[in-house]
Amino acid sequence: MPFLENIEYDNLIDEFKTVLKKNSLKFTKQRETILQTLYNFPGHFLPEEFYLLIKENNPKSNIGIATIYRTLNLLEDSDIVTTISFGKNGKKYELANKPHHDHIICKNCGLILEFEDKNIEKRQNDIALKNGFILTNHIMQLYGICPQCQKKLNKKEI
Amino acid sequence: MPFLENIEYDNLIDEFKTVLKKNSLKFTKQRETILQTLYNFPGHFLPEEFYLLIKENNPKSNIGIATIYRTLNLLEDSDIVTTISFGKNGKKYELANKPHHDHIICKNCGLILEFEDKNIEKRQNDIALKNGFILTNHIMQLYGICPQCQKKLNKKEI
DNA sequence: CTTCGTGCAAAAACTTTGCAAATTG
DNA sequence: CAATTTGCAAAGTTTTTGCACGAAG
Repeated sequence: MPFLENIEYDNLIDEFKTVLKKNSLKFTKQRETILQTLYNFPGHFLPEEFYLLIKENNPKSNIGIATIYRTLNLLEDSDIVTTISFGKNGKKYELANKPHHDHIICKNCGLILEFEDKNIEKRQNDIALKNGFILTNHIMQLYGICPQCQKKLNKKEI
Repeated sequence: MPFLENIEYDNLIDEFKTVLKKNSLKFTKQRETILQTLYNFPGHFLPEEFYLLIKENNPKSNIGIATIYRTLNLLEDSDIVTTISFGKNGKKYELANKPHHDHIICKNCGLILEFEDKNIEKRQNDIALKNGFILTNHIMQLYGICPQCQKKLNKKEI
């Protein structure tokens, strides 16, 4: 598929190729498709969901679920992808290289929203400074019940 | 087993009994053992690890892995236990009821400091509200380099 | 052309479920 | 006693692996 120029995406591919080269691994059609999907569909997906997403969007590619698992693991090990997991759901994968954001996660259905808050980030920096740390990054996840599930759960209790 | 008085533990048991009563469930030997283990071994454990831990510490109790899974799920649903999953590992369980704190972690030496910041907590609540979530808890970890390691690393670079 | 990757199917690992017997309230 | 729970084994799920063929460097 022809795409417009996209430096961000090209950088991502370059990053991946560098990792591959460093480990004498090969840049295959499947690995490219997976990275492309990761890039084109921002969000958090289970391996199975990637599998279906890729089948749907690349009908020709006869990709196997095993390849999805192998590639996601590779991408996770290389820090190109990060994972998050909560409640009943398994581990969900997302591109690591996105502008920084934190997560709000529904404990009931696993819905994940993203947010960013400069105020908190500044405060975190202050706390780190006060403790003499040089901060490099952070993880912040808020857990709760999303609006939809609040409704559902209320109904059940009647 | 006779234990010293332990209000904290008793409260935990009471909390559990309340949940059980509310749902017409029963307080069994196995459920007690699991809660006791959760209390006596602070840390994050996989279901399998609980199973082994309990077998080791309660040789008489012939507890089944299915009961571990069933009870952990129950405890998670009741918010007595929370789960988290780091990297390769699956979901790990820990007691939720510990006094809340967040962490600053040194990426170099692993030093962990704890902190608490009302300001950030309030802000987190606001963010959750804005998204319609009812917040139950959160995880916040700041990663960086601690003062000691900063010195060490500077020397190395000379 | 050598090495690595892939899909497939089988295996392993992990989690849930059905059931008869045991335990709890 | 009635209702729930348990351990066990079987059934589901999810993830990994072995292998022969195909693709990449």
